[in-house]
Amino acid sequence: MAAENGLNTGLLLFIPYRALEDRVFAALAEAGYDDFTPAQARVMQRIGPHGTRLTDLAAQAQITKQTAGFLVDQLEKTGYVRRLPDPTDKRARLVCVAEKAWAAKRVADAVVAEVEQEWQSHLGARRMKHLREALTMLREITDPWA
Amino acid sequence: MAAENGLNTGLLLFIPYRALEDRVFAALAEAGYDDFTPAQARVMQRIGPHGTRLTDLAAQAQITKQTAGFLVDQLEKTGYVRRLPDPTDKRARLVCVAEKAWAAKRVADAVVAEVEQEWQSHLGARRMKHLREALTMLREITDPWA
DNA sequence: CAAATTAGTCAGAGTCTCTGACTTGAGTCA
DNA sequence: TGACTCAAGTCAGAGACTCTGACTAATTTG
Repeated sequence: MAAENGLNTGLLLFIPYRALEDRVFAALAEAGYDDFTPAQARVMQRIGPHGTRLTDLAAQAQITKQTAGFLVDQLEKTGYVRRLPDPTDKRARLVCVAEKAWAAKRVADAVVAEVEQEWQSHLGARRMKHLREALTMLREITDPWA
Repeated sequence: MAAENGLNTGLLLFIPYRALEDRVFAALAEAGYDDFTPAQARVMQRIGPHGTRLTDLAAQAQITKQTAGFLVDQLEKTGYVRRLPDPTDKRARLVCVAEKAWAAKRVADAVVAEVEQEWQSHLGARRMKHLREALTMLREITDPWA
């Protein structure tokens, strides 16, 4: 399929992903949030509104819990997240988003919206809507977490 | 946009990308091609049919030429690529795909086709076609190389 | 309650990536 | 032609990310 018809689908997905991530990252750095890394951001992004356990974070991001722990340690040191005891399980702690991270998220969301707007201008509203729909459907069979 | 309407578009792109890469990688390992890494594969994928210069490879993969050199060194040691002198420029060498890599590519292509078939079954042919079209259009404004 | 499972940490290693400094060859222009 | 500038690639060093294996402590299960 890819052979007759342009680029490898993997690359086709990766290219805009990468472009979006770069834009967001650059905007965050410019806004002063330059003390975290893409890997940290990818973990932080998965933290739920009421906190998420390290093990769940690791599963969602598809990394080991050791790696997740390593990244969360750094996020904690720089003040983006806190670890609170999980009231339902004394072994566990909930990783929670701190205020500094909410502020960064507002910046990031604004850039994402801006980029999505650019994409929509290029594709047209209809195609953009279909793109998101198709990707959302694809998630049903490709997201090991969902 | 993303806020009202499901997941962040970046994640939406990344999830199927990751799923596809994992599938290809697992199939290659099973077929005996277990002596290279994802990072090496991402570089190897960009080598043109007549060879590509290290600097171009680096630019396309969006990594530094030092990193590209590091990865190509390893691919050369394991026999996936060769470096040939560039007849048009004595400073440069062309990184070329070796037979071992062509064989691996045949395996990889088969898996990509299989996965794309699964995706098409899930989405329907029409939606799949539109998805690829939209992504191809998006490349026009997101691929720093194209 | 004993056994098995789950949450998380510690230690160590390998891989990927970068910045900075450098060598060699190519292109430019007076 | 000769000096200058630019491009291709390498070397050295460091930081960041990720993994496997082994471990402790709390929870769940039979």
